[in-house]
Amino acid sequence: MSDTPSMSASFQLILDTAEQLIREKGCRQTTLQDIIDRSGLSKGAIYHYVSGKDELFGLILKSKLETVGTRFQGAVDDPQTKDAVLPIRTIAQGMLQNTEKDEVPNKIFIYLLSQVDNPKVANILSELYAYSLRTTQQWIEKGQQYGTLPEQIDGAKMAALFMIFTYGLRVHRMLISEQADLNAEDLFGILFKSLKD
Amino acid sequence: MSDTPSMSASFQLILDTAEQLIREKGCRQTTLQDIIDRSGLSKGAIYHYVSGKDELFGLILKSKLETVGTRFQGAVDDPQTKDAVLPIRTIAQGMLQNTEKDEVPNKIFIYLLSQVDNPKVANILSELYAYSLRTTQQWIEKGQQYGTLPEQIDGAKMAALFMIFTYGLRVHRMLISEQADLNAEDLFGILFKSLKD
Amino acid sequence: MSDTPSMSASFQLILDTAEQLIREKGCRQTTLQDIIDRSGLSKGAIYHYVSGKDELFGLILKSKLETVGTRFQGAVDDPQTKDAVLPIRTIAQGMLQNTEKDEVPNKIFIYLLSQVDNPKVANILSELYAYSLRTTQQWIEKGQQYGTLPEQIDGAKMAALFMIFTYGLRVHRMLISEQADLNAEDLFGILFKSLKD
Amino acid sequence: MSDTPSMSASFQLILDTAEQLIREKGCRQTTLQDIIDRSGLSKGAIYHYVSGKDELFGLILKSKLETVGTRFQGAVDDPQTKDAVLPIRTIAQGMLQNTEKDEVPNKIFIYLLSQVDNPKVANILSELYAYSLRTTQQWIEKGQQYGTLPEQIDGAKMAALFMIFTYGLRVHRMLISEQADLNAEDLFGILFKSLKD
DNA sequence: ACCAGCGGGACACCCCGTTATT
DNA sequence: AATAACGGGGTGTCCCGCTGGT
Repeated sequence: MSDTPSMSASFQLILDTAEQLIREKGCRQTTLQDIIDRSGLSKGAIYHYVSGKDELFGLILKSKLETVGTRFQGAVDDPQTKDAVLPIRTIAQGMLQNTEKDEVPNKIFIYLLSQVDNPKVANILSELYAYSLRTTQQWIEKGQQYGTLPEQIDGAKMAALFMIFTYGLRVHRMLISEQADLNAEDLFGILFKSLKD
Repeated sequence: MSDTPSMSASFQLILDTAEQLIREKGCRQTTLQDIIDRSGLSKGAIYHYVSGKDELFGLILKSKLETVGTRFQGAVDDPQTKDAVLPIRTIAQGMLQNTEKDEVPNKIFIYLLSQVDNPKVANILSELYAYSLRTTQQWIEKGQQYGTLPEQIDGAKMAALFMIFTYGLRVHRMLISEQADLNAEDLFGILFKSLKD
Repeated sequence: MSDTPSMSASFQLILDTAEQLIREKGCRQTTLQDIIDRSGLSKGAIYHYVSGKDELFGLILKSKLETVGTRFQGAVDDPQTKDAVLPIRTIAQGMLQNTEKDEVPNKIFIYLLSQVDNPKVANILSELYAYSLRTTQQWIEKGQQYGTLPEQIDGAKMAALFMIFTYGLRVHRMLISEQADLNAEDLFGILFKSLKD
Repeated sequence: MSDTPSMSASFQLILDTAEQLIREKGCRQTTLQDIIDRSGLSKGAIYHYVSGKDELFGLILKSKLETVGTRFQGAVDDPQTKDAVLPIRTIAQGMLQNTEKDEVPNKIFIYLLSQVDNPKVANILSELYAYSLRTTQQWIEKGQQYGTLPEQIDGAKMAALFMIFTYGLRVHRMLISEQADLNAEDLFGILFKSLKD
């Protein structure tokens, strides 16, 4: 999951332009021609960097996930957070912020999911899933290490549970654009309670 | 949401053919030409019945939901189930069977969700969502009526929670095709426990 | 050029609906589906009365022409107009009123003209042309009879000239929607002057 | 209005093929599939050069107009024509030769006119109209400069009159395919006579 | 590495006209 | 007289390769 630390300006422009267009029009409605027109680059330039629309969108999603991932990694490694109160809550909020504030990752995720029959897309998604699962599990284990979470919890299982929750929330939020009466806080409250026994 | 008491044979053929193709190739890969080729009907015939691919797929999803809905309605109305033990469990299993056995509703749902920017698709989905939510809530209230669920639970809220869960599971199952290590039983066990307080 | 004196209400509805739609959207953009939707009738109903879109539009144009024709016939037959001053001027204005006030006949005429390769359309148009030419010639001869026009003018030739003029004006008016700086009065003034020798 | 100094062979092929087909079958009956079949190019190739059928046809018409325009420009700039006798007559004949010999510009013009409700088409036509009007006016002023036409004539007004005449003739010729008994010479004779006073 | 023009094939949508039916 | 079902064709658009240049 390591990506090019130094990225060509053109490539970055492609990524940013695409993200902007996705936010405005959605994944499906964003065509390569749109990206070409707005970025001023050529089709050849795009295909020089990515193998197609799917991979392009996948890379945007990946970069978003990594941004969140590294931010939390930093928080975890920070000595000040060693015995932080309720790190789990922080984690939860962090995990959800993609879902809440920025709709782009959500849109891309669903877009790719709808093409999971395409093996290339399936690869992208499974890689992304594995990455998210791994990161989540690390956080949970960190929480157990600091005593915020009971030791007897199966980290892998709870991570999967977490993922399912967030997936459900993502979908729900796409269907109900207006503020849901059931907020994330409530949901995770329930989840934690259920894991206490 | 009730319609089509008698359906033209051709229309049914279109629906069945499309469903079959979705199962084989996925929504995106299923083209109108595929449906035309396999069904033997013409493009005009298809557009006589539906206004496009989205509506066609939406109708298939709707019919699947209704099948489940009427089945449960029947179970609820059945005098034998009056004081059934754990009807909620039955409900849960019923709700999930779409998710488990048949991948078609799942695929269609995600396919439509990926096009939610299209207002027409958004309408289809919100109608479907409202229907599912309503049905779920009815079941929950039935459970409360028979004492299987505590009275103080907010039916609407729990229904939404249910929906989120099932959405999460649908997505998860699309990513992890192999048997998930976390089955539905476990998940709902957790959910019910959390609602006991 | 005689048409059904008593017309089915449905047929009249079709005609009126089509005319309304043409005025709003133009001939090309007016589809049968539009007519069906707005009139509430079915496609079969339309094809029961007319053989297709072209004939339908042709009939509307024909009825418009006949309206003008009969109105002038009435004026000519009216004893009061026997020695009317400048009946030609009246004629000219009458001929142009289609061109000026109501854009529908214009639109239909051009629409049909663009399909003149189709023999069926060519028939409609030549029939319409012959009718217009005949009527125009009658008017001219009426003018000669009353001394408003010199006897030595070739009625057939001048009628054809008249037609060409009005065709040119129709086209010009479609291109220049705003009030033309060259009005019909000027044009016919020129025409009459040229015929004086 | 000057463009395309160097044109791709494929583009020229598209133009020529389309023109040929229009001559054979008319605008409406000429489908993109026809052009594809005969030219051997693909739909993508065509849409690479033009934005659609309308623009394609418009470009053909434009090129025809320009051919006439440049030819006359050459005649006007030619020193030998400086005090040519009756250049106006030459002009008139030139203007009409499109109408007479080659039916393609006529067909295209009417085809586009029938779609003037489409803003894109309206743009094409108004651009073409402005070009023709401008060129005609230049010719008239040239005629005045050489004394062939009286100075007091309003060039703009007479140009518009010219246009109306030619439009009328175009239409008339489409309706009456056989040789009209009223030829262009007569018509312009009349016109000039009328302007003498 | 990066860009540009060209070209191919596929797809969704829409529309007109015909036929079977009542 | 009127309807519903149906067939087939046309257009616009898209994604994506290919080739050659810089």
